[in-house]
Amino acid sequence: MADGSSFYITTPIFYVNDVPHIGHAYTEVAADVAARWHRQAGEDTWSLTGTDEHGQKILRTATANGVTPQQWADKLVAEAWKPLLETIDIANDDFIRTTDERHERNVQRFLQKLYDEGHIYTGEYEGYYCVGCEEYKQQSELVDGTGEYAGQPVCAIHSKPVELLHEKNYFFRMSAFAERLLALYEERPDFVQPESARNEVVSFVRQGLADLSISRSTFDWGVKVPWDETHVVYVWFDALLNYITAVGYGDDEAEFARRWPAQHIVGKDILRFHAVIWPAMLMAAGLDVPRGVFGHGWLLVGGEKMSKSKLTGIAPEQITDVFGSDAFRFYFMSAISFGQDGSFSWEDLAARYQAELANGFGNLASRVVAMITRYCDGVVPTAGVLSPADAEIGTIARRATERSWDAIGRLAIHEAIAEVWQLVDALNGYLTNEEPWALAKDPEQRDRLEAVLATAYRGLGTLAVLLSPVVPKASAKLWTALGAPGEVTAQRIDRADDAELGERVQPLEALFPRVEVAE
RNA sequence: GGGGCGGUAGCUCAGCUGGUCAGAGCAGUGGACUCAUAAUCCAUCGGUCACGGGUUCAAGUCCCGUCCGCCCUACCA
Repeated sequence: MADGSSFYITTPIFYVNDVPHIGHAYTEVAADVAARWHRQAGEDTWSLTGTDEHGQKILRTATANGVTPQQWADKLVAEAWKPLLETIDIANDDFIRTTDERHERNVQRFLQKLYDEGHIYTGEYEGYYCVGCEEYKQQSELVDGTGEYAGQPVCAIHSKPVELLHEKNYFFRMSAFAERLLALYEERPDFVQPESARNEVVSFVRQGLADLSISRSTFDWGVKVPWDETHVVYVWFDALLNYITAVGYGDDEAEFARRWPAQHIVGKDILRFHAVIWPAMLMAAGLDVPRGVFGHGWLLVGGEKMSKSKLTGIAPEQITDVFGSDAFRFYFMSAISFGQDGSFSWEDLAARYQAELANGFGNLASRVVAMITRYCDGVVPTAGVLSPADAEIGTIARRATERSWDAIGRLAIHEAIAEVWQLVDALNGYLTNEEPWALAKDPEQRDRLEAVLATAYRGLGTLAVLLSPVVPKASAKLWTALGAPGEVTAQRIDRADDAELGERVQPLEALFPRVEVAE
């Protein structure tokens, strides 16, 4: 229901040391499409993204590059991450950095509260430490040594023995929240989506939860633990808090109340942090848990998870340089069932661009505008008497409007687009059946011609509004060509079939020009 | 070892609580049309629904087992 209610959606914050690839862009686009859609439905929408800048790895790389970690993070944010948002046309409302003062100060506030209320205790962390990696290793990261190290565990990366170290740490009593978490998953079956992700989380928590070490004293690039400045906050604990520090937690209670709780969009690799640790942290602090956590799938290239190490990592610009940001957004949102893994290939991308955007939608816009220009001197005709076929288009437009909005409510983005495409296909078929070019040859059929073009025009207007969250650039161009008033992004998407349109069409350049694919 | 998710037309995938469920899109083939970005529209070819059992009047759809892929988790030591 679009009633001005609050909708707050987040992406994970990027770890600045990573190199942006289409996986990051995929998450961003998904959250952005949902945000734009809700915004256009009149909801009080807020979309947040940002960067995660603390931790030993960043400290190390910065040092290796001869700069301070802050300088290093500044550089990456400016040169890699903010540009990524431009590349894929993200309309975020805020961008938080974990080095922002508003964040660090309130991370400390949050932590102090948990400490004061007994959710944190001093303990001793014992673990295998690899000097080469400068970090603790999990059992799964260790292998049995061979040769001179036979019989002892060695680091899988360095093949050198690891040391069993003890370190004083502060621990969060996460174990105390297992029952409440299970009750949460039970009461709100859609708290973790999709179903498969929920199953994983539930079975994980059922096995019991261990307390979480939330501080480190072996390096200092992080938020200082307020009562013990020799420790910095564990990066994940720090990072998760961005979702509330960005909307006023600790500083502006009114703003916080207005925005929180959020819908989180995350890759399934970090689902557990968001669906287990994060709600437990919030429960401890007496705050509402998130509205939901949606774990989307991997992008597969050649059947394997895309990754840099396998040389399957693809930079978003490689795609947008050729096809544009709209095509990038459309492709990943429509071709992949949101929540499931999806295969990416250049062939598939090129084929869908051609078939769906260029031939389906772009060409439809082109032919309608051209006919109104040619047969009506650019003046948008009005429909007098509607034939059953005209009425059917109206019905389909209404259905597409309703069903796509419903699908967005479930974060079934691919489904929403498919619903909208029903209208694209219906309009193409409608024109073929009604043959306005034939009607135009017979003055007796003038009324009929105008009714057909008016119907098609209205359909296009509906499409411009409905597709605005997905292909904002093309929708804006189309809106202008339709001579419609204002910005297309200002049109209510939940009433797209009833949008106020224009009186004269303008020339329309190809929305999705054919792309010559050279390999 | 435990657990999760997949294995459906050449390709990418839909198929919720069992009964037109054997589907869509693309590709292929044939035809129609010309307003349009040689585009659109119609028709059509195509599958032992991984494999083997079982439950049922009825099973891609439930149960058991096997094989394959991916993922999470734990390691008996």
